[in-house]
Amino acid sequence: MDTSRQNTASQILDKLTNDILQGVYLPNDKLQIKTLKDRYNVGTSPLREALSQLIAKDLVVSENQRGFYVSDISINDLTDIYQARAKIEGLCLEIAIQQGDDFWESNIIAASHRLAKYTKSENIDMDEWQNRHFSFHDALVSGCNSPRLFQIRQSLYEKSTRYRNLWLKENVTNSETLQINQNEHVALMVLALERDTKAAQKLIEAHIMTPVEIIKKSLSY
Amino acid sequence: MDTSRQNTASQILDKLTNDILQGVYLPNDKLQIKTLKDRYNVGTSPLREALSQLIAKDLVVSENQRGFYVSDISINDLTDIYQARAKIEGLCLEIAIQQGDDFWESNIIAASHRLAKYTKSENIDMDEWQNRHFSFHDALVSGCNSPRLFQIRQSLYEKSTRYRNLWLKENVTNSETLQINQNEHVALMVLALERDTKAAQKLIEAHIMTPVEIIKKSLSY
DNA sequence: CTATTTTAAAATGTCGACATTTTTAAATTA
DNA sequence: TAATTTAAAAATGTCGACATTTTAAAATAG
Repeated sequence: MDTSRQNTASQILDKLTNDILQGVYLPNDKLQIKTLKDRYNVGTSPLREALSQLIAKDLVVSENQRGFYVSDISINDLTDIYQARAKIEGLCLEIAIQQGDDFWESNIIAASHRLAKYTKSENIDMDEWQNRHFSFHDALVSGCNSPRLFQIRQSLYEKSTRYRNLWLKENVTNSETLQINQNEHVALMVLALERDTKAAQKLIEAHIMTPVEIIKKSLSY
Repeated sequence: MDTSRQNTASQILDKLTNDILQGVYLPNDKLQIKTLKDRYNVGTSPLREALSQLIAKDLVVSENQRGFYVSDISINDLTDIYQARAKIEGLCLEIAIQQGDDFWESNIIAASHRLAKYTKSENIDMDEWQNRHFSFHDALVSGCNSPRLFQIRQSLYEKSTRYRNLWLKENVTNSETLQINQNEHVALMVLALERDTKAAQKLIEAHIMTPVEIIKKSLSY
């Protein structure tokens, strides 16, 4: 694969984004130019370009002449992000239910099946579970064809990642939680296929907000 | 005022943002590094940092080794942005109506008064009218205290600016349009103060979508 | 005369150097 | 000893140089 189509700045942006989301760098960590240059083997310009974009993503903050820091996390921010996500997801779902066609319906059924099968299976690999979970929710809203709303949805999802990883740590072994979660998925599918906009919207909002209380506890330590 | 708190990259970002939104650079215009360096008297690094952030704002696009271009505009994009804006504004207003207190109410009344007075006045300066219009809509949603939703709202507003300026060109002299617009503003205030969420939401969405048809015509030339 | 290849010009993206500012450590003073 | 000042060290942000790639023009071939 020809990775040279991407310039250094883009590559370093991807790596830094991933490293921040995965906790290689923790909230409030200093991102020192020299250290990063050495670690990723890049020059000043592309590194700073990447940091500029991370600021735009709200993953990094900076003050003139005082450097770059990983954005802080907080209970307030957690709540705000998840609430916004819940509302936006509800909006996308509303439009999807209005506009979705036969293919939209069948994709939901297919994604639901794959998620259900895996959730019932013996040894659950959390990465694979996340993929299938993500795909299911994608299928639900895929009937909504608004690039801008999707962009917003995607960006909020990314912003929630550091918090979601706290949830995953707590629940990696907790199959009871996954089962409750799974019942909601089935209900969501049924409501979507029945085109019950109001109920589907209400449930998706609650579904997204579910992890918030658990994450709050993780954050309180 | 000490402007040196802002670094060169931030200053150039502000200038470029403004120049793109105000049509100094038109859709699809090439943004040549050397030209921009000369025009704004800056070096490569801060310029490229600014361009990186403009990409994040969707005002600029780039392809590796082929430079930077002002983002295109289109009828599809116009519709999508305004629809997203309408929905988000509706969402913010819904929450504002739920959470707004006495001060929220009084701020709406005050802003409405200032807008009404100016709309009725003899010689309307469009800049001043825009300020008061903007303030009124700000007052409406200010009861909603979600930083993230506001950020999304702000970002969509910025994205709509190039289209809005087309509308302003058409309507700078058209006082009839402004009057219809003004009736909606009063209605919005009343519905908000009556806490009629559903009706207020419906009206704000329609209100935001109003200019779309006119702008479409401007774009068709 | 058109299409392809070759050559020249121009533009992009990356790097390290350097001036300026901030931070840390040492020295001075009360 | 604690607080302030001074000095040294480190870090940031900006610049211009340069290698690489793209684009435009000229030359060649069919």
